[in-house]
Amino acid sequence: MLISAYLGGMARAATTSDVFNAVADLHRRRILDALISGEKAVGALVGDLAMSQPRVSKHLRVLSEVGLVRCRAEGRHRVYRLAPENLHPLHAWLGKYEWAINDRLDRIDDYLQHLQGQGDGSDT
Amino acid sequence: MLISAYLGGMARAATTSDVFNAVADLHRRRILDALISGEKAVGALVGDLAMSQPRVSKHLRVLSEVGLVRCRAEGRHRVYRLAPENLHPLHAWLGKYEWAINDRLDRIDDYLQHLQGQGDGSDT
DNA sequence: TTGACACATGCTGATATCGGCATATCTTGG
DNA sequence: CCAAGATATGCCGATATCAGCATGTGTCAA
Repeated sequence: MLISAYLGGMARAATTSDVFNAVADLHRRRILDALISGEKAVGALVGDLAMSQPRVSKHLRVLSEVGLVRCRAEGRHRVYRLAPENLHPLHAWLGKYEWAINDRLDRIDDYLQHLQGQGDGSDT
Repeated sequence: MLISAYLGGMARAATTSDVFNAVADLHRRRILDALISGEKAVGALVGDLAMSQPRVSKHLRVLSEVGLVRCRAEGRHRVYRLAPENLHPLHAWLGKYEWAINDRLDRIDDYLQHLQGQGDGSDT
């Protein structure tokens, strides 16, 4: 099969078709985080995140193509909002490891509760 | 600072320093998945996943550098096992969206829009 | 209609990523 | 010591990614 010769550097799946890759970028995560508090127009994101407008728009496009955000036109503004249900693949995958994550966290949690019970920590 | 001029196409954080990027690759996820059932030597992974040995080794290196796997030498074999507690950054980030993933976002959204339409100031 | 605003898109260059191949390293056995 | 097995590493080319810049598209106001 000579075809494989053509596929030399096939590399990772297109960022545009994979939630995992979409979320791999810090700036895209920051955009999603900024949308948690509610839908926002592009300009608002540009201001909040201190990124150039084309940059924000392009990241929004990627997020949109994997279905993590949805767009609504309002006048000459474009209001983006989260569509977090499409984080499900990520959530589902991560779920397979949750036992291990929770195992550690439970212990820490236990420990913290223990400390609280001990002697009135009331920090800060 | 002129340094920024050098950083033109800085792009995403080094795959080797970011769990999100480490997990963004399908083949790396497959390796992690293959290790859920228990620790395995490189050769076993090569067989199970039908990937070339150098390929597996390189992915294991990335996973190792972000702390998702740990290595143990056993004779001339190198046995890798999961260290899933380092999935925590991913888990923590995803947790912020869990409410939306688990519940029927559509219904909540409907409800919220309904409230907005009512005119009831429900904030804070 | 003209102009300004808000956003999207296309192009470019620098860098990163990935896989294959060949080879180096380390370990065991004779 | 020498050979073979198991794995890690280095180099390469092809492709993907990202940011900046300039420009296109659609919308409101006068």
